[in-house]
Amino acid sequence: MVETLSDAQMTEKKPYHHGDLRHALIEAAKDLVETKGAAHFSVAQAARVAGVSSGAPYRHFKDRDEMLDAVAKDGLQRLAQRFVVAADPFEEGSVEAITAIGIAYVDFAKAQPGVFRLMFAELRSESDETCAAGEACKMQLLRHVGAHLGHDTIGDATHDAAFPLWTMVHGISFLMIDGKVPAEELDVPLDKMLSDCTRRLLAR
Amino acid sequence: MVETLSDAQMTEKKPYHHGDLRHALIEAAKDLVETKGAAHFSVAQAARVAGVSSGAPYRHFKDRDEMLDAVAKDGLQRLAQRFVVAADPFEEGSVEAITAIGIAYVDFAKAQPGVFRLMFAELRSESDETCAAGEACKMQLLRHVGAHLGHDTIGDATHDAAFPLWTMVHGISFLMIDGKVPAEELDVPLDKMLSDCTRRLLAR
DNA sequence: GTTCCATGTTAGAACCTCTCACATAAAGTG
DNA sequence: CACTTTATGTGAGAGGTTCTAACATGGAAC
Repeated sequence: MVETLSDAQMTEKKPYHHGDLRHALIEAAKDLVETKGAAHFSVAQAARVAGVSSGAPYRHFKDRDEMLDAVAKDGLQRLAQRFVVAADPFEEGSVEAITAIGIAYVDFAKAQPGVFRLMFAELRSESDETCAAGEACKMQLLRHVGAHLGHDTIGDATHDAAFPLWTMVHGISFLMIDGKVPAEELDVPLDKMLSDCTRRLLAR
Repeated sequence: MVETLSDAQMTEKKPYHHGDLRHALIEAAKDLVETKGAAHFSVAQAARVAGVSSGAPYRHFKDRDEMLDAVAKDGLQRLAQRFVVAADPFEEGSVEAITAIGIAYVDFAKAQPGVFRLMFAELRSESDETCAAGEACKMQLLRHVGAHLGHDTIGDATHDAAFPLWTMVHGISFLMIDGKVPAEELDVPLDKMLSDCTRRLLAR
């Protein structure tokens, strides 16, 4: 996954210029964050994985934090895409659609806990683009909750209703990946729990 | 807060031995984690704040992670204490008592977000003692929820009922300290929201 | 009073972040 | 097409960091 080369570089020779180093570095950083955690991630190691010198990354990222920010942004964009796929089979605003988004959220956390932590907790001073990617995720939930409530615009009532739902899956995700709750005892009925809680919290 | 000296050291002279360096280092680390975040915390800086050489901390902590672990453990113990104080005025197992614990949880997160993140997200491979401190917090919630349900022992039903409540306040806490939700719009009615959600999630 | 040893200090190896001067190749320009 | 400009990579290096090791100190135990 890391050593993806564009066709131009498939000629066996390692050229002076990488071709798509920024992308390669993000992929390398993603893997490192996942395996070692953001705290033990180093720019130098990402550069080694990508096969470039330790100074090269600084042509693409201002500093270490900006590199991690890029990984977070990538993760948030992938999460938004998963939301679309998850909710697609269900009717807009249905409890099923909203629950599906919640399950996608928790599934992402379980599949990539390192990146998930980075996305939602370990990153201070994130960039505008990363904030926007997060907002895009939030918007999808708000759209469905708004539709559920029968509102045609997203106002305070929608926010108020969506907030407990979000905190719910957010909390579940963190508690699970941090091992604060034994996963075996609720891994199977997780979807049932989510759907049950969603109904309770949305009830008038 | 950091430069607390024991009476033995009040004699103006800086002695070769600190007296309670371990404690002083934890206090210094707590402040640094809070102001700069765990990611940008350094053992060397904590040593400077405590007024000792950069090698001294390693007499008390195996490595940087163990030092951060100590800060997390301290935080969890203080959180448990806050739970006691918060729930004390209310009847055991009452919705008020359970809500008070939730509010104490969120308040701690808002007051010390850096340490809170460390306690619940940024720490991999925490020590047994730190786990135990976390369990002590959890136990208080379980005790009240068990009493609420009228159970005399804490079993699966208690766990199942407590889990959504915990995820709730856990999620709220993280979303708030990460600025994912505008604090002004729910800071005041937070206690009402918590109590409302608690009732909904505990309803049969 | 002497010894022991927990807890300091200093020096240093290995690593990391980030910068700067320089190298290279791709893209624009006349 | 030659020529310059610009983006992107290299290498060396300053300064900070983690952690170790040999040495220093002084309170506690004998």
